[in-house]
Amino acid sequence: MNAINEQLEMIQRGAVEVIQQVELEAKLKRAVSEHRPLRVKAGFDPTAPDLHLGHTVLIHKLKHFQDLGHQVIFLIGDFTGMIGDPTGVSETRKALTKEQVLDNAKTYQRQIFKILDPAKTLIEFNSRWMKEMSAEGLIQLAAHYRMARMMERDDFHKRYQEQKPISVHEFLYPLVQGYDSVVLKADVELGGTDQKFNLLVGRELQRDYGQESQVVITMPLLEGTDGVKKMSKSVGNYIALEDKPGEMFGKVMSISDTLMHRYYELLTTEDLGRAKALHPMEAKQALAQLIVERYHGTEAGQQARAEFQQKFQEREFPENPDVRLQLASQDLREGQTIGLVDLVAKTGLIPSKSEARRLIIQGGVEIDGQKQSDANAALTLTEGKQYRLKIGRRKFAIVERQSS
RNA sequence: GGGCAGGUACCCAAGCGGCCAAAGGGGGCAGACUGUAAAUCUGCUGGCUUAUGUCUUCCAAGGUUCGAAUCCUUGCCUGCCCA
Repeated sequence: MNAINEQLEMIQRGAVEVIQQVELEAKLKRAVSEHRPLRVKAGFDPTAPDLHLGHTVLIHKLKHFQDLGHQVIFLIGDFTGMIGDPTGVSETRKALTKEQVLDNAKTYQRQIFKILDPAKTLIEFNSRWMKEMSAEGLIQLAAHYRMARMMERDDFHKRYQEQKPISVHEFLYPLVQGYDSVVLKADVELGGTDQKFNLLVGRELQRDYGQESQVVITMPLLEGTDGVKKMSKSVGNYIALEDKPGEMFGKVMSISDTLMHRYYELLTTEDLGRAKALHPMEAKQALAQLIVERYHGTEAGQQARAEFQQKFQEREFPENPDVRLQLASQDLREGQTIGLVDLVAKTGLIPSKSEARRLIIQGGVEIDGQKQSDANAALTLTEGKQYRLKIGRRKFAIVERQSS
């Protein structure tokens, strides 16, 4: 294990808050002297097996601890998942089956081990102890916390003020999360800044159960592609780790320059000054490539970049369009023509014909580089010839009329 | 248990018998501008054979009416006040 100061430096990099700093130092010192690695816990919700870049801020921090020789515990909150973290809009989640949870867990493993070392990662499920707990046990647990403290939580407080519903079971979420720390004897718990309350409950519960309190480290929430809201699946501003290379690259490229620097800061180990010195577009492409490479490999990263340049920078038709459409003669009116609207709709890249019509009228459709703005146009397609259809900014299809 | 206020399109929110596929904002999409950006400006934003046509929408089920998102009844859901 490294010297205390080196360890501290790495642990604090990017962190918003460390509660309490002195406790962390003491724990680290003891870890070194007793050769007992710290138990570092971070919890994840099993309902969202699609990890996105936002989650990786935390996973990277776990990785730091792992590299420093500590024991990382990746906790899957399959029990708490039934409750749903009350953060944000409340909606009752339906309970997942055991199979679904295990399935999601597998997805997690596939994804996190692109960052973490599987051999050094302990994966836990909080249902392991929670499903054994009796109603009596739950009552006892609930007795460890007070209502007034609970209502200090920003989210509850706000919803209460706004006369929005708060269900009783939502109070169980922080309690159970805290209890997880008790069971796991966590030395450190990581979480996003929005988790601060829950993390602190863990400290108090541990103390109540006669344990030493965990150190809480909060990490910033990564803004989503819109640059404003935190990255999340429900808002749709996320970049998933399993997005296709091209899609992933494109999403990174569509973020603002300001956000780009934020991503550099939180998602890479690159030197920030150097990134800022580059031309913004150059820097952005480098970032996009870096990220794609991490999750899809070097080759995919380079290819994504090349394709991107072809598609958007040089505005050429891509080698691999989204759709290749073969038209048989029964798709044609009187075996000869096809309405432009029908053609666009047939690609399936557009939700409805009305949408296709709108796009055409707005000048969002091109065939072989020619803008098509007549929504009532009927086209005559030559047999065997390939037509390159561009729909909107980023949808491409190749259309061919089969020879009969 | 009693009283009150609500439930409108992806989200927020107006409408309170016909002029309502339903104002406004957000989001999304497209066009212009660019560095495929962002910001800005403009347009679009239920479906369908695109028609000054038609079908399905305003929590749910019934009802009143020539006609209902709008009125009535019941139910479900949410918040507040009183007990």
